[in-house]
Amino acid sequence: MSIQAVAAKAGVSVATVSRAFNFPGKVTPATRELVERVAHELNYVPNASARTLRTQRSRVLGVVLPTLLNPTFAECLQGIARAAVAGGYAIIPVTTGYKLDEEERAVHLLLAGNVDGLILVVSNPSSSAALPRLQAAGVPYVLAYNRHPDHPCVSVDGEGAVADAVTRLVLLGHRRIAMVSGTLAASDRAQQRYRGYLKGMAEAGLAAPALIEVPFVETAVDALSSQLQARNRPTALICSNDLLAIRSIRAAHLSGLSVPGDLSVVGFDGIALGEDLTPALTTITQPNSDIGRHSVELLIQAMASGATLQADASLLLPHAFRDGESCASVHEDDNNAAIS
Amino acid sequence: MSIQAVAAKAGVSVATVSRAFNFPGKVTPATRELVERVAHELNYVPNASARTLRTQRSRVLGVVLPTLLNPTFAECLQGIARAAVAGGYAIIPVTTGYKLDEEERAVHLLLAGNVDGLILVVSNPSSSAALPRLQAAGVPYVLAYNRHPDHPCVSVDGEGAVADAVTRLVLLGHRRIAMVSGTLAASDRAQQRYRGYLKGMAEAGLAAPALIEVPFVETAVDALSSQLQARNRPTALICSNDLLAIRSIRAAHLSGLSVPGDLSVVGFDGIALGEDLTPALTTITQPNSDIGRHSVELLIQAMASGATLQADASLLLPHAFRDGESCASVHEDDNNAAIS
DNA sequence: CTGTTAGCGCATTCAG
DNA sequence: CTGAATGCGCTAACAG
Repeated sequence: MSIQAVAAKAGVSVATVSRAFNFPGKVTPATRELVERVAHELNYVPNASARTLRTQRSRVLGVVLPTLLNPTFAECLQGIARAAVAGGYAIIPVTTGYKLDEEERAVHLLLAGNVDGLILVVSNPSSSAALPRLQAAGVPYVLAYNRHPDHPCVSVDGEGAVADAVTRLVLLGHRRIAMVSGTLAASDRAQQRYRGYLKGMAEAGLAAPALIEVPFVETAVDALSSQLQARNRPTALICSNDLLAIRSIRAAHLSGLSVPGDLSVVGFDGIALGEDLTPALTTITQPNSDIGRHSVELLIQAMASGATLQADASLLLPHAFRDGESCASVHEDDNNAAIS
Repeated sequence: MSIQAVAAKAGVSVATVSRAFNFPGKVTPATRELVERVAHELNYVPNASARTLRTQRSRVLGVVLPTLLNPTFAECLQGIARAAVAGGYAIIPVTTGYKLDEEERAVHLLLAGNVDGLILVVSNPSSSAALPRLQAAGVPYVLAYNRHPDHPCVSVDGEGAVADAVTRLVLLGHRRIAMVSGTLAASDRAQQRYRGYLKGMAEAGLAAPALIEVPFVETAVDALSSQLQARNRPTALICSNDLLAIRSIRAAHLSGLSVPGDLSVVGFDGIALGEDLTPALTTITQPNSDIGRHSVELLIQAMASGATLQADASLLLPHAFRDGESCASVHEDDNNAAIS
């Protein structure tokens, strides 16, 4: 069903049909109604490709993210999807599995697909080969979760958040506080959060034990278990994300430690599921859905004004400490063991 | 950067450039190399819209699903995404929030977007207004998770799976086995699983207590708690999905019941997260990623042969019972209480 | 093996 | 306010 058919049946020109749809005001009410009626009868739907070809705007946004298996990104994508439809845009998501070459491939794919703009969560803005590509192409984009002075970003203050979390644990009496992270090199978020941990520990005058890095998620529980059975095991764990926190809790149980009785665990991300667990996850929450929504809105706004987004458009969204049940005051004897 | 520019710089015709890309064999190796080199230098990328307009094929698949907040569908979408890129397709996902009018809107949107085919998870194939629309449009589609004799579906035998689960619980000594479900009317999966429950109970010669329906997820835990504190409370719960199972476990704890000590809980879906919980979730696993993958492959195959998929192309994928830690033999005294 | 050309469906000048 | 004509970038005949 093309615009031609509608024009013919309505006895007007294609230009009039086009106007009736795109500039209803520029057409006599009578002819507009006529066109609308005929279009409806013929079940006419404007052809998106033709329109895109002609206007050079696809009204499609590309989304590049590491994985959908982490609810954090699923929640974010949901936010993106909602905001996109609300703004009249469709989205094409591509997952990269935290792999740099996949990031590049994804951007290439999306650019070839004629997207008007991109939202991406990259491993590390500094080392991403995809970003220069994007800038060269002149396509507007915004980074979500990442933080970098040279790029437009929508994120939270992960460093400050973790530092605060350390302070809270210290107030609960914890002294041996360890951090658990995925591969540090694979994510600037993990690096920021680790910095926050170090900062918080330094401020409390505590020595920070070595980072517990669990590169491959499959073996995370085993790796953690051995650490938790060590002589001077930590009394509290700060985990770089909620998935790790959940696995840490499991590792604790497998090691015969109860949470929060013997071990306190704090997560990061604020995935919805955390509230339904037992113990309910204590975590630093990010507004995942809002991160997605704001990314879309920033992008749409930039595209409307014809400019590509600059770094100074970056948004820092508020985080929060969600008090759950996986954290408690430290046992007296535990700390004694630490001191002695 | 258009094909014209490449042709000009390479000193050949646009047709040759087009062939060099689409039918490399139909071009002299020398000219092909030349074209490729020039195209690379000019950073040329074929324009997807123009190609789509010309060929009437977008190489884009639409995906309609209820939500990404349930890891089941996130896992499925991940499977869809992988298979799609592997097959040279992009995807446009749209979420419906289990709302029928949103399903219709989504299909409309996607059809207007020129997708070549659709994968959808609808509330109920029988009552969906979106499906007739699709058939009318002649666009190939496949349903995922849904089951219906008149549509091509990729799914598992939810009814049989739940009936088997009941049998297992009975073998563990359970007699008072209840089913927990979301809004039954909102999903044919829930209905199938409930039928399986009734069947399993009947086969065991047990009376099935009324379905515990928790329409609004937010209040699920409260609703469940009250049920679990009733005089003749169930000793085992079969939940229509893993998210409900997780909430049920929380409700049990809030009611002072331990899982699996006082209450056994079985889920449905097999979300990855379930294995990391404590207790690890006992559940009926579906191959979520494979459901997505097969849906894509079926669709691509159908599109290649030019036909729209028929109901007889439906696939029934294998499910499995994943033994976790949320299920145990019933306490003797609990059953006595039931008998007395 | 390569070039010329038409047209996919639409938005947009420019005339009237 | 409306119509005729042009071209967005590409592929598929067809001709050479």
